[in-house]
Amino acid sequence: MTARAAPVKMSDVARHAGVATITVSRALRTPQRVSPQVLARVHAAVEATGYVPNLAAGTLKSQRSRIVAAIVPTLRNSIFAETAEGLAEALDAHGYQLLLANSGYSADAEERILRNLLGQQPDAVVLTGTVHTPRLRELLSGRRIPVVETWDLSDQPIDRVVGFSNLQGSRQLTHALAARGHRRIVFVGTTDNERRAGERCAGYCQAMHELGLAPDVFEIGGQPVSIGTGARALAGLLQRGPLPDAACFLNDYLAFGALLECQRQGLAVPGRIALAGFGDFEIAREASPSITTVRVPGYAMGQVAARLIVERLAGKADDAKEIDLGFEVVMRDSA
Amino acid sequence: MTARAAPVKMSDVARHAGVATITVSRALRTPQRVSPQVLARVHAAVEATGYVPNLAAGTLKSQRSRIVAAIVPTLRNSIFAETAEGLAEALDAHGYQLLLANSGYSADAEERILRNLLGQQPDAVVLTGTVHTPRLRELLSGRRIPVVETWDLSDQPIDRVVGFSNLQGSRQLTHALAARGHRRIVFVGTTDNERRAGERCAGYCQAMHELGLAPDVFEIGGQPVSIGTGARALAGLLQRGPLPDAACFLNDYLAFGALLECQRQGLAVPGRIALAGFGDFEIAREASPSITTVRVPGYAMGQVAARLIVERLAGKADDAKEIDLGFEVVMRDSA
DNA sequence: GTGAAAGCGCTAACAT
DNA sequence: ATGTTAGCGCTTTCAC
Repeated sequence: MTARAAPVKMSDVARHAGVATITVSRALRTPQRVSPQVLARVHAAVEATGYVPNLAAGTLKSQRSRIVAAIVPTLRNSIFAETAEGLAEALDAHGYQLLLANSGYSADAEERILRNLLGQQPDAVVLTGTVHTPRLRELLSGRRIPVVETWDLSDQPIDRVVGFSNLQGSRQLTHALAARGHRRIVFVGTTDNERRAGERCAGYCQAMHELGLAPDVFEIGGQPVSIGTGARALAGLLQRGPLPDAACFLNDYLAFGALLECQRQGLAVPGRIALAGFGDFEIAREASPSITTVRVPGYAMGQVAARLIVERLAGKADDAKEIDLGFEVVMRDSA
Repeated sequence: MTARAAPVKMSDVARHAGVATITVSRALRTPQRVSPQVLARVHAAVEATGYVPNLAAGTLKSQRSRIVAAIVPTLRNSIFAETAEGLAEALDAHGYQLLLANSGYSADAEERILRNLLGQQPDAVVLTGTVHTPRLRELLSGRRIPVVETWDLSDQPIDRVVGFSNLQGSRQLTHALAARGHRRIVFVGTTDNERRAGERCAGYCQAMHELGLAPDVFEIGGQPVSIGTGARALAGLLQRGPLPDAACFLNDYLAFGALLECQRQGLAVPGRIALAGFGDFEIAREASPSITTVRVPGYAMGQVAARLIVERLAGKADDAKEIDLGFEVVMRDSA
């Protein structure tokens, strides 16, 4: 019951329960292989001593850590946080621990961080996106552990992919805007630092070509993908020249910021300009007018990645290299 | 250069470099204690073999993991994510790895999760809030590792606290609203599941007493603290009876939702009703009208907690039990 | 169902 | 500056 100064180890628990160390180990890991009486004694001893297993020792011997390492670009963007929570919850339910790190959108940082994470002997790895350094692939291929890439699809996955097509999402959204009669459609975002951003821009461009319309990309450059940047982008569009019929934004924060700026400037949405975002964040649903967007499976990608990992670590076969969780174009009032 | 199927261990690197295993260990941990030539040979061998240290082994022997465990209520709320990133970045800069878990706002879950985390032998622990189960305190006090509680202040910290006073923040905000002439001020939130929510409500109530005004708390119950809930709360206030002069919301999402609902209903803000939030999320700054709120040191708490931990693990003295990072009442257009 | 012995891959302590 | 030895706390393997 009382906490102790010197760390309690398994042999202390064993002595307390009057059994061998290995029996404590079994009582904790595989209780069905221990008689009920002994099991009870061991549990009582664990309670009494306040024992917490030293997983470093177990990992060292068993070569299994029950840790899954994941790298996300940032935690600040709530959409990756959803994937992380989906992962964490599903892994926790199966006794796995999520070791989470963020790369700040840099492939080099990702490699460095993965190197550190691998030192913890994770049983599996989850990455965001499908663009990585060549050495990262080597690092992982030598380990023979399950790897799941998320948030995109890929022809050449490292191992498994759970995601959706950013390109198709943006493409279908653009077609949907055109179907509502918009012709001069601008894409507002950046092709710079991030692959998924580039995919969305490419999907837009592809749709414009298919429609026989001229693509028009408005760069936000290195600015954060935030509400404020969206507002400034709309102001920039106004300054640039005649306002397009519609604007597709890299994500819902930008679109919402643009919506606010339109309202401040007295521009009717969608009358004067139609707006669309990407991601289906809460704000897109709640804004007035509500914002047309593309719903992406943030939480589900985490859950499914976790399920894939748990099943493979349990030895179950699994032939699907790629799981496409899809997206949904959500037409709302802003377009 | 090439990755290997069988895991490379330190002795493999040593053989490759023609030195003893311990020399590789030193080259990696304390390069200044190794001659430049040997250092170069070891680095070359590490490169050539693709060696990644097994930290489980190092942790077991050295009793130091270079892991810091942290528990936040949720990652979905971007404000805790900021604290987590502040922690992660500052710890990473000093070679520590953040092991992050979320408790879902439950003290019992927090205890269970901490138990798991402690198994990884963290060198320090960071908790959110100052309300925990008694067993959690026991669990930690037996370990003699630095513990930092965040997001609140406390008379009886487990070890160290880095935070601010939620109660004072809400109290001062309420006084500021009163100073603008508002008398019938309602607090919208919940006292249910979360301590910080209760503190904010208490601060409001205390201010109202000091002002000789009657407190009026509108409960949102178990609903999520979201934009949509804020909108529904405002609708609820309207149904309930005559609208108050001003409303303090538990956080900025609620306040923003209420603002949207006011706009939909044609209620002037702050003319018909003044609104205030808590947290200073981006949306409070960007909304039209911008939202009066209380700015809290989310990222800084993470940074400072990390600094405290790194310094103590480096053996530096540190007498401040409690670091109050303060808050700032930000008066904007909504009140 | 339970136990004894061995050893996972590192690093602390003690040489040299 | 470099090496030798021992052992961290578990779990695997092999007994009984």
